[in-house]
Amino acid sequence: MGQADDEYTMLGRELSMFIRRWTRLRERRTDQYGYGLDRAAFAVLAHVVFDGAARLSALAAGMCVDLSVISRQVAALEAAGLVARTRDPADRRASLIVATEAGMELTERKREQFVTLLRKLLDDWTPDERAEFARLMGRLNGALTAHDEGK
Amino acid sequence: MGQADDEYTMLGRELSMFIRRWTRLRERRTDQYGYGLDRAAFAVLAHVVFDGAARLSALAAGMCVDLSVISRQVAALEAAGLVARTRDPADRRASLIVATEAGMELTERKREQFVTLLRKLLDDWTPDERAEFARLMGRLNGALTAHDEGK
DNA sequence: TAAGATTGAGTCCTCAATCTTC
DNA sequence: GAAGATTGAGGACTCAATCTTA
Repeated sequence: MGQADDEYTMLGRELSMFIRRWTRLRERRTDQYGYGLDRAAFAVLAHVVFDGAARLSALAAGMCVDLSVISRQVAALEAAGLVARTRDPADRRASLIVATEAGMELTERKREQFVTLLRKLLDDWTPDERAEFARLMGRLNGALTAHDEGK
Repeated sequence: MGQADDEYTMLGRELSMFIRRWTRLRERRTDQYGYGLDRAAFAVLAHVVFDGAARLSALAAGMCVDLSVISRQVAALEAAGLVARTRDPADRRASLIVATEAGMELTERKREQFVTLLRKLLDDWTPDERAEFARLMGRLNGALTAHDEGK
């Protein structure tokens, strides 16, 4: 394996390691508030809060998650009173999902916790490093999106 | 939410999005060679190939994965003839896992595929950007490790 | 008693089949 | 027939309990 190959291989190992570590870390923090929700339900809730009302298929596409996952998570969030569902009057197949007041408050609490964790992890980075990392991460996501759509 | 808060929130969303996209992409590529193996089994195999013989508990710690996962994956890899297990003569509780010839060849094929994908995704990045991203990713992993061990 | 490892139960995700509405 | 959404089956991971050996 060549020098350049080696760099990509190492980056790949870092990416895999990050996913395992990050997933495990977030796992433990999932249900602190006793809502009994799925691991990823909060991600769906956050998406609804930040990006506004959406139908389930749009949520699935926007989050890159299977529609069946969204369907179950939204049902759980609805039962917990964190989102509300209204039938789209223009298209009775579709539902529109919006966050309730409680959903928005919970999301804000989770977001603050999350930012606190991230601050601690990136404490000794320079602002430039943090900005550059965020930029490159976003660019990688863009490349992944393009790669997906190219198939 | 303040300006700095906002930056961390956005970075968090990018990280989450990356994990979902990356996981889904890798999912589809898991079993091209018909070994019928678990999603993460190839990661374990790669770890054994690159880092040499190890006992299961060391693999679990090194990969940041639950021991039960390693146990099942190693069993599957052994059944597929990709790794071999020998009892540690000095400690009969422990097994030592080594990759077989077939395991090393398969890992090399997967690695080449993987590097090809990564090359395509990072095609239009400058070498400096790729190096900086790998460096920061590694640093984040280090911070996650420290955070884990601090608890 | 602790460490290495395995196994079983429960949960979440993926994929395919199904239902309703366009 | 296609799109929005739901549901069921199977697989993978987490956690806890168990077994063996140090």
